[in-house]
Amino acid sequence: MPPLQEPTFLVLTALTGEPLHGYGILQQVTALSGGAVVLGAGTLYGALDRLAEQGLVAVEREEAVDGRLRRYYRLTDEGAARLATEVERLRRNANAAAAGLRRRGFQAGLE
Amino acid sequence: MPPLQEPTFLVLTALTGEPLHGYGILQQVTALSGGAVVLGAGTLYGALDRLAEQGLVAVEREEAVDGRLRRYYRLTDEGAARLATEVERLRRNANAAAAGLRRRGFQAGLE
DNA sequence: CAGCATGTTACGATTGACGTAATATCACGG
DNA sequence: CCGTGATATTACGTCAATCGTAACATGCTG
Repeated sequence: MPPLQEPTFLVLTALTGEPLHGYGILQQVTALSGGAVVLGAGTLYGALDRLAEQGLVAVEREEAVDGRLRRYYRLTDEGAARLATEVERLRRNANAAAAGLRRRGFQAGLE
Repeated sequence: MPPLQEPTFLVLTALTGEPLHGYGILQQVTALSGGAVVLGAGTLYGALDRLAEQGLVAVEREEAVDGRLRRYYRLTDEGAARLATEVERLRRNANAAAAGLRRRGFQAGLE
């Protein structure tokens, strides 16, 4: 179980709320990263395919609006569990690094 | 400035203390991840080359012990600053995901 | 009508991690 | 003494994921 990369992690995070379709995820990720992360189309749909294959997200339903497809994804229970595991990993890593920086007298990264 | 991946992040973290040579970093990373992350040789030295190229680590000195080379690396100021930035990123991401999971009624990942 | 927002698909390129083998020395156990 | 494991680095090739962009299609707005 390799660590999730940031884009993938943020896709799961975006789906902790309402089920969203691809474009909605794009916007949600931008929003919750404060504009710091803007996914490209390739990254997003590639990530969704992989996540669906792994059972971490699932297609909720498909809508056709004006002939344009909207495919809604939801986070599965497995996806939520995986995300929780990742949160722990991030916190562990962040704390280890912050402790090292603090020892060094570095005044940033404290909390 | 793309996000650092876990192995690279942990290499920088290992170097927040004493300067270490490659093999020492390997052990330090294993130790501070609680055995969860064991870097392969290819991953480590590849990461060190890239980090040195970016000025985030620098060669402190080289020792020859029994004809075996030891190349010691240290974290640069730039590397420490970069690591601090990454810590913030990890915390931001972890908090966003934890908040989403909590809203969902997920009982893990709280702090 | 040009441009932008909405949505998804489909590429190719690049990056970084991964795995493993080669090289070399020393210590330890059977 | 000979294999194995620890110490250390180099050198591959492969794979997974991101990135970037273009294409396609519709509707609204200036």
